[in-house]
Amino acid sequence: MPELPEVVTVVKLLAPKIIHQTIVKFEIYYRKLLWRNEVDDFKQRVENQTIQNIYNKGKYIIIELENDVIISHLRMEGRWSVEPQKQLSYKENWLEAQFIFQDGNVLRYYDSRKFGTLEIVSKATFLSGEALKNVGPAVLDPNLTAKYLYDVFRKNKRPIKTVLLDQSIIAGIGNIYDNEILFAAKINPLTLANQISLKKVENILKHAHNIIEHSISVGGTTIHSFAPQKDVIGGYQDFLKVHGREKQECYVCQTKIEKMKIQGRGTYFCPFCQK
DNA sequence: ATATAGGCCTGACAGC
DNA sequence: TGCTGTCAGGCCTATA
Repeated sequence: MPELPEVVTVVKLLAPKIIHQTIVKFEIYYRKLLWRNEVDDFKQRVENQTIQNIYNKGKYIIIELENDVIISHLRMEGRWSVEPQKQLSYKENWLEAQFIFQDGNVLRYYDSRKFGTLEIVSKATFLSGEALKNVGPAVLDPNLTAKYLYDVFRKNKRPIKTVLLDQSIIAGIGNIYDNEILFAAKINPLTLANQISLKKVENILKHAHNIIEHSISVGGTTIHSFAPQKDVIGGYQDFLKVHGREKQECYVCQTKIEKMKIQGRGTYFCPFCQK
């Protein structure tokens, strides 16, 4: 599911429901959700802690407790939900973990594909940067300048499509927005990163900002399954220009949109607009 | 150091 | 109605 706009949407919806809530009990139903922590350790560290804040860095969701920080990644299908104990928003066999609050509501994590991960680290470790050391500046981070990107691209011989997906260079772009950004910037996805001029990098960044901001403003993109919460969907799927539009006409030049695989990812582009 | 393939999982959908 | 194969918003690891 989620790329930056979807993660931001989830965080916005979750924030008022979980900040200042105290976790009285933690229960887990899918051991591998905690890929780096022991269950007992995780449980002991979250119980009786109050949630202080929630925000995101790229596609990662950061939930701050008093002493520790929970790092959540939804991967393809992860979903968070705050709900009454007796009411499950999604299928019971998707439920992987739950945090029971003092007020009786429950913060639940569901994942139909079981790809998502949860990790807890101390605040000191988190502040050291160790936990997210492979996560670069986020798309909308003011530190992400065209000059920085240009310098990274110059040393990179991979296709631009692949480089934009590299979270250590830019955090937050996934396959959908990668396709959309390259279409907007009129750049062929196979173009090698080191062949792109500074002017074109500026253009890519400008379109990345526009597209990501627009998508955030309408609550992200819902295709396949993304839902920020039960019965709520995003709105950006109505604005997609190439993603998922194989064999349909380009809105700009009427050429048929094509699909190819780059590094195993479905890549949609207009062969005329993106030469 | 870098590029690719495989793996993690399930659900939806197309084609037979 | 199945059954089989393919594909899917991501990322990590092992191998070449």
